[in-house]
Amino acid sequence: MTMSTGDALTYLTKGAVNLVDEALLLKKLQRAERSGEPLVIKAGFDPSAPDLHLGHTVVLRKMKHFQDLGHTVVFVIGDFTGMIGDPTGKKSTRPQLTREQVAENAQTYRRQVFKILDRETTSIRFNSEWLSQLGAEGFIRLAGKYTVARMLERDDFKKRFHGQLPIHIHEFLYPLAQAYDSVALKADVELGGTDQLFNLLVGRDIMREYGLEEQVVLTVPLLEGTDGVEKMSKSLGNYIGINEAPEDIYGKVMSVSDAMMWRYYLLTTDLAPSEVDDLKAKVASGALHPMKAKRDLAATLVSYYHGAGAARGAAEHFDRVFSKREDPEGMEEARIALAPEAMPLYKLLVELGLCSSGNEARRLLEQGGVTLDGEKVTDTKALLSRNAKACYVLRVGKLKYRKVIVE
RNA sequence: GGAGGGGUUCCCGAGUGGCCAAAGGGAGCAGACUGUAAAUCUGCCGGCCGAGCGCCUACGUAGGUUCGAAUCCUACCCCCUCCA
Repeated sequence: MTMSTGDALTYLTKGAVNLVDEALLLKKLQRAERSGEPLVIKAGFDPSAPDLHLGHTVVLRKMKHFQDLGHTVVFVIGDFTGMIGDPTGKKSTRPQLTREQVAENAQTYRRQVFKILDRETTSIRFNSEWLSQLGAEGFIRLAGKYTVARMLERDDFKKRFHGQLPIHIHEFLYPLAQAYDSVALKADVELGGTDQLFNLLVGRDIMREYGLEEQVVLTVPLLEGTDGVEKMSKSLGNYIGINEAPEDIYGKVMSVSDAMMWRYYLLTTDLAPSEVDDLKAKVASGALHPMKAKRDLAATLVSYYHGAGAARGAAEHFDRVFSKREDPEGMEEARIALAPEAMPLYKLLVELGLCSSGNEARRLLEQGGVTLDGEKVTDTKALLSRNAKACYVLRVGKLKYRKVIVE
């Protein structure tokens, strides 16, 4: 893709929250244009959570935008900084991963990031590569390049300091170590979520201290999870993983509230902000049904990560299972031996993993959440007996179903 | 080294001797409705079965007092704050 540096700037800053500073970015872009030397775009990722979800894609897609214009992207896996853990005031130290785990997680990343990034212009690096070289001495030198007062400018630290809450010394090392990544890579631009703003800015200061031209800092919004409140994260269970089955991605997107879907449109699709506004206006005026808009969103996202065919399949599955409440195709089968001749249904539900306990199974039965061949079963004492029939469709709620074959 | 505050069910957070499997909120699950796994409303939300006003496990850990303890006592572990 070729465009004027002015257009490039517009393209690259689309959807960004912070840009520090614009003039420098322009200068860098022009220089790259003249010299033919691509810019180094850096972003860091946590080594312990290698399953990418839509939240990650916001940054990844921004990285891709830079690649579209011919720049080089460095995907930094923070295996060293991961030992420190980004300060949040809560659990400040994380369990250290073994070399094997890190390598394994890296492989997982590799498999996933190229669904978004361009393989040719991406390099994957571990920050232990240069940070463990630094040693105690190097770290002291690095720490000498920053002051406590400046560190306390960080919102999180400031709050804790004034609230007389503990701040551990090693928490100060996190931003510094991350900043050193930029030094080691001679980054031109560092990308991150808005929660990373402070760390990214420290990078600029430290780079200057090391006699390098400072990086440009660009932040993108944090995407909320399917609950619409908390930011998307694996630990909160409100995420939509890009590696999940098409049906699940589709369904989860459909479970996002109407109000929230615009945010997803804006942050996770290629639509320009103005196009999203148009859609929004159409829904507001009644010209477009909100469900249609959401289904388009779901299909778009599925097609990004699994292809157009999968998107069609997921849509059909959704229609069938949720809109029409029919049994899905290709259900997982479970063969059971009825011994001696009958089995309480609630027990079967637990055995098949459809419920986690007998009480839960009974509860679901009482609440009318269990169907056998489409018939609601509400008797908690119901038995599945050995008769002529050898094949049942057992369904719990809308999401869980199993084809049961009696042997 | 000294003084004080605290550890409650997935999370937050009430509860200071029985009415506590533990208020309330969040998350989650189910049902109704619908436009969808939106919204709204309702119900559920430790485990076990003989489903009884039953049994087991649970309020940091281990003991103790008591007819009875999340609640009182003792020791220990962990977290936090302040002073030095």
